[in-house]
Amino acid sequence: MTACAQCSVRDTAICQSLMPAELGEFSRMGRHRTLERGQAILWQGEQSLLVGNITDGVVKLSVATQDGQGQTLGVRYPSDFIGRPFGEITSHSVVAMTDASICTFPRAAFDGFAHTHPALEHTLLQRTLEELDRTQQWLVLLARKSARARIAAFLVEMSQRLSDHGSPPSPSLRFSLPFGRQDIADLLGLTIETVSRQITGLRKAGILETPNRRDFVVLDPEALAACAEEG
Amino acid sequence: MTACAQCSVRDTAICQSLMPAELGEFSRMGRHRTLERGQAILWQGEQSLLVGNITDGVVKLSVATQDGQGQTLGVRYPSDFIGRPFGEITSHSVVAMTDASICTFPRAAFDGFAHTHPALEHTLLQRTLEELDRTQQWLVLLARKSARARIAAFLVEMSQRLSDHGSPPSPSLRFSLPFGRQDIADLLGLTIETVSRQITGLRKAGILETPNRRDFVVLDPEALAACAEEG
DNA sequence: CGGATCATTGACTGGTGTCAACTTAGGTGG
DNA sequence: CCACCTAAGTTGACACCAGTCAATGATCCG
Repeated sequence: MTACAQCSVRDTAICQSLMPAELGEFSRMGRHRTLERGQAILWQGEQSLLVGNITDGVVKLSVATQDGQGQTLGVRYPSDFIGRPFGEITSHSVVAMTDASICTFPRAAFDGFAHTHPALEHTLLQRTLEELDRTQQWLVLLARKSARARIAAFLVEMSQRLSDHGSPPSPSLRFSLPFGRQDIADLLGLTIETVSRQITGLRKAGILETPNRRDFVVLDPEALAACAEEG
Repeated sequence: MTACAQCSVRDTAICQSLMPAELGEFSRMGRHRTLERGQAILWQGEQSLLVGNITDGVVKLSVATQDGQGQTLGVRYPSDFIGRPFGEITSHSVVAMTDASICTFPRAAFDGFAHTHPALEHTLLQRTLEELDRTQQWLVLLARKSARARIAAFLVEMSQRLSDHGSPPSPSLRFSLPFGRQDIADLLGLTIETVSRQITGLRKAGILETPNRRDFVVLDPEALAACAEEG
């Protein structure tokens, strides 16, 4: 069936906690799905029908507020877990930011399997605790920091995750974002205009360069980190 | 030893998942502590040495930012779990907002016990997932809502949790907050002056009354809820 | 009664949102 | 290959909300 043995996230997703024998049963519940950029797989407020592991691509967790604006709660990458086990409804949507593939499981079946496999539940608990920590940090950023600091913190995180690792202690970091200005605005709780102005400000301060829409080159990582810390 | 049988949160804290026989072993690891208002039991950035259940009082989870301001991540009540199991450090402080008592366990011992008691881990996972949901909702509030909406949402939540339940479908709700204006400001990511002005605004709009510093009477719950939704 | 703490109010500033115009990049079709 | 078209991003002018600093008022406690 599903070729877990060859899965790119076999040893990093929560499946890592399963023995080969258990993995067979587990994988028979699962199904691979591919998503195109912009496509959703879970919808805010709807029944929590499935959960899954990201095997490729980048997805965002987002909520829509009454006034039409969107807020992104976080971004998830390969080997991350998505969905809401042990609960009836999903509090946020899951939308692909790039073409993506996800190994999905019916939620009820997953719940049952997890209940009888403590090691899997333990790994899931660990993940959930880490996600809570990250969400709390993000909350502080959004509650207290200026637009400049938010952009800087975002770029620092992205540079760490996405930069070319050719020469690790490189003084300048280049990376290509998988999303546009509106996505950044939704993530940081800002408007697209403010995002644009802050990026321009950082460029004029000589801290970074933007050769094109998607690419960023951090010229002065220290100064960028300093921006992320203040106000 | 510890009289779990008479514990006020025996059936609502995570201990609910333990059989009486297991409870004996569990309770021998634990120790009751009392905290005075303002006293901390866990410190941001320090080693995660203990976890526990709140048995009485109200505590806040807070982080200090570089600029000296505090941000409260959330408020926890009796039967809630506090601390960071399965992790080396605590990302936030836990401070008593009223005199409080907490049933504490050494973190390492708790981790070991949980590992061998799947039902306990399952309950803990459920709690953590719920806490994540709440934190995400709170994040949206802080990222997108106006000061007025934040205050209103806060008061709605407090009124639901603390109001006199003498006559449930009562048109006006009265409750007494266990904390001052600065606490509210830290929780909502605002300044104390803004909190004060918004409360005054709601009072002048006839939505609530403030007979004294701590007490609130919601005269128009619908209007308050409407404020919480907009902008 | 006096002092300390907490809360409220006012005047002013500044950062971010809003609305609108303009520019750039990228893609399509002639 | 170029012209055009569209979507995305940038920039500007302005308004407004919330922060800051400062003064005043209320409450609690000795």
